[in-house]
Amino acid sequence: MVSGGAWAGVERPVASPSMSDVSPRFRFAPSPTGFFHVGGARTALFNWALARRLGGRFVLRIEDTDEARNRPEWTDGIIDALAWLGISADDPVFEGPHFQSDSAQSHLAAAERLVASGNAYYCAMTPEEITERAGAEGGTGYGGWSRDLGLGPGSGRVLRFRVPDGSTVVHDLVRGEVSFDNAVIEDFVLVRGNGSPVFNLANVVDDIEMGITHVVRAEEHLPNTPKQQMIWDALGHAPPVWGHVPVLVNEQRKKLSKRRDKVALEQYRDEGYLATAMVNYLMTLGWSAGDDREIRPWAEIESLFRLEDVNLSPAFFDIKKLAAFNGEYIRMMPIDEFVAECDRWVPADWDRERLAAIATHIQPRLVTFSDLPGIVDFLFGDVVTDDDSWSKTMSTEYARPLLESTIGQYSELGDWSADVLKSTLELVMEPFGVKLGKAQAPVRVAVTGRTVGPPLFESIEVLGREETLVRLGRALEQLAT
RNA sequence: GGCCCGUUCGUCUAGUGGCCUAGGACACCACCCUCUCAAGGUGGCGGCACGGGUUCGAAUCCCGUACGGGCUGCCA
Repeated sequence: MVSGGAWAGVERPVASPSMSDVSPRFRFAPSPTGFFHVGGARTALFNWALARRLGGRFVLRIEDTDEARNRPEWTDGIIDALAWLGISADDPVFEGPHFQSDSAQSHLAAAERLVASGNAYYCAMTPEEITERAGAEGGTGYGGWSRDLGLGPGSGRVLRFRVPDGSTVVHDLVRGEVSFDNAVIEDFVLVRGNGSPVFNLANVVDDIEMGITHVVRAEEHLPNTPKQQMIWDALGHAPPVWGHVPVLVNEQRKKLSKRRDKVALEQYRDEGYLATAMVNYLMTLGWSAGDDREIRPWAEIESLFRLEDVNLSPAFFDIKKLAAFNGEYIRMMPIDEFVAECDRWVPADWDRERLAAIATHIQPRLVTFSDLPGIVDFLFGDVVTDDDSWSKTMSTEYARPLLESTIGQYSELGDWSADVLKSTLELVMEPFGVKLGKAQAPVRVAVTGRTVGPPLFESIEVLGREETLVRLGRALEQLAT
């Protein structure tokens, strides 16, 4: 099933220090410049699925060469978030994290080699000078003006790549062959004026040194790819297998932005989304197994996922659908597991037995775990009565007499069980000529404070006789005033 | 502006020339079930961007147009 030309790249000679290592090496290379977002998570997951299924490795490399924006806590955030998704050093497929800043020497050494081989040259022009000259010549961007000046290194001088004539064809597993005319690619910067390597150089050198065979990343990198492929060539290595997957977009169809959009993975975790649901949902964005099933366990996804099946167009990250997946996953949890998960979402002093007793009725009603306290709080403290609920249900003629009668009957009940509580109320309501739907309303508001909630009689059973009667009595008092 | 990528229901997708009267999922609506709210069940709404080709036959292949996006940085 995996056979065929598409994966020929796996077979190609790997330009790696350890040539014995023929298994595919994938990598995920985020930069620690903000919260880890869902787009990055999906890219990581794609790589993870591939690395695991093909018996390869998943290399995590933190690209921390942007000194102005890097912060160590972002790195921790990335590692934590990946672990939450199930991508961590606990699995031997995982390798890293490596830090790009640790290999600055290699980047510079590679730069030297490029200079020596004539593939790179120094340029002393400032950005301002470039803009000015470009404007004067009626163009935009750098025109290769320092190409043949024979400049040596020096403070403030950048090192540029000498883009050769011709064209560069990128073989992409997702998009096919993409051809770029080298004439439209300007001599880009490899090393900054301050001596630090730029992304395109560092990225390629690291990939080469880490023996990376497959680069699977977001489509926004596609325009970088010809540049990077030229560097691979110039450094004497066969380029990796490329795979550019579509970006994730917001409702405006713009690439997800950390600043503008709610996309931080840890935010979803804190709101009570299950990692399993998040992972499953993310994998359906831009990919499907080709059948009508969307919900499936990771093991299955992993065995089915193929880059060739990834879509070409951007996908909207739909929180509503994520929520639906989450509800689905919550309902699929064995009850013990569900109860265990509930534990960390409610205050420590809430009675765990009580929580467990009502859990089975809560499970189908939960979309995210952060909703949990608000649904069951009436079982663990004073009732907080919702004004709208009160006025809606207590203004009826029968509310008061029905409550009175309910108190009377409930206080004499021998068997305090949901079934009996229900049938008792059914007896109580008869004289008022209302159905159970109406009759339960004032009782519900008196006991839970709201018109909506878990099944009433089960809740009352769990609440217990004493507290229930207190609450009914209190409501009656309030009605009388 | 230039280069590159893309375009199937509102959204995520199935579809690789006849199985398509375009299937599924989320959302939405209705009904059923029902102690409220959910869950569950049934049904409904809704789409191949447009125009030309190629072909006996096109959502599927080709060309063009439109629209959207990405990149165009001494960010990654």
